[in-house]
Amino acid sequence: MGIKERRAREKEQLRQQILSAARELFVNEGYENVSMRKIANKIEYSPTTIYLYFKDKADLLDSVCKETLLNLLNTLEQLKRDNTDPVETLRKSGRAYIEFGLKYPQDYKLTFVIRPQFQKGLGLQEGSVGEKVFDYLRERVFECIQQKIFRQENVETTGQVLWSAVHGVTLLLIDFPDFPWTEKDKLIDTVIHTTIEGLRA
Amino acid sequence: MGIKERRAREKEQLRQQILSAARELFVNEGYENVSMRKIANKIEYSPTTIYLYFKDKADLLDSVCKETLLNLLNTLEQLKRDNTDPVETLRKSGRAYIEFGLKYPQDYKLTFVIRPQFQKGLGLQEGSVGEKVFDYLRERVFECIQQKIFRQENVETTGQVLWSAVHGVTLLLIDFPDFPWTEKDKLIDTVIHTTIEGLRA
DNA sequence: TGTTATACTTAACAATGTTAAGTTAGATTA
DNA sequence: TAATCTAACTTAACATTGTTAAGTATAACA
Repeated sequence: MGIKERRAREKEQLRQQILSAARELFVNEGYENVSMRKIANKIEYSPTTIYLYFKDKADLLDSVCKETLLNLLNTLEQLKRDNTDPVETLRKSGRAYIEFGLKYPQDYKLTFVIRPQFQKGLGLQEGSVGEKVFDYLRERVFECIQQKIFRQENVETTGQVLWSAVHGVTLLLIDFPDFPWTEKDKLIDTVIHTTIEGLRA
Repeated sequence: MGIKERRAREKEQLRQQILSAARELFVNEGYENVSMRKIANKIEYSPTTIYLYFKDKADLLDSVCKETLLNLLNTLEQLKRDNTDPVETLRKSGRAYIEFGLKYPQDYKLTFVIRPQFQKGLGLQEGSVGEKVFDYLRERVFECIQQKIFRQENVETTGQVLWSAVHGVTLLLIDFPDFPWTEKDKLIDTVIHTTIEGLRA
């Protein structure tokens, strides 16, 4: 019964081909400026073939975003390994999050701004990769609270405050590149430092 | 010479009509889902008429956003009148900013997320309303620094940190309505409180 | 070898932003 | 008042969009 498996493998291969073509185009030209025909051209298939693998353009976006979230999650999880003190880990995580957004700005916007607009309600559903990313943040915060470093005992609120700060600065830096920002690294450090200090016991 | 003026008045009137039709549709259905024909139908003119008043769809968006920024600026300026202490004014301003974003979520996203994508580089140019809004923030921050309330002497960085926080929480609340947020008012207060505490001397 | 299912394509749909060419009404001039 | 001109607006068309229905060829199975 090796035939069926080979076929399945080939299908999966084309699916991945479509996905990576879509990602590359979305990232370079923006979701709105990429047509199904453009993706089809890139992989040298007819436009309708894509619909055999993805429900529609939004579904394609959804799959691309899922990959992005997995990348982000991996980046963050790796920081946990060399665990110094919890505050330092949290600080590093914040930095890594923001730098991830700045390294792949289109991916970031796709995932955290464009997708919620096209896939209403499905932003961070249960068991999703997005939830796992927030779970990571929850854990980091919990450690800080457990060691009486942070004032507030509420893990949720504290995490949401931190997420607001890093999300905000990431998007501002992406969306207003011509604004007279303070030197980027200093701004990022100050945002993280300020928020953590504000949360201290 | 009253004729020319009447004509100019009539032109301006139609311009405003287009603008408010566009705003209403953009806000209710989202920029991407509004066609020029839809706007034209609403004002009972042919689609091409719009092009006599606005260069293209992005220009229309631009004009709508300018109005939004003016509204935001007015909302903020009014807070300055009953000036208690600078920190209290800053706190109130932060709240007003976020609440403005939540009251007109589509306007907010249009102005601070969608427009920068379509009008690259023109996000906050000199003399623009957008810059005036940030100037307002600068003033509030300056007062706090002058009274030795805030640690850092750098007005710019401090302002940018505050902007990051309020921008971040506003967008998160808009884009992920189904996320299990802490009670909205508590979250907003905590974000503002945390950031201000973190900036304290 | 003939049948069936799978993978893909062709052709078409209605809707999009935008432009070029045409029309109609009101103002200006003779 | 009649002829001309100009500003405001419309009609028709363009290339392109996401998506679907119907058709075709190839590979797998009997």
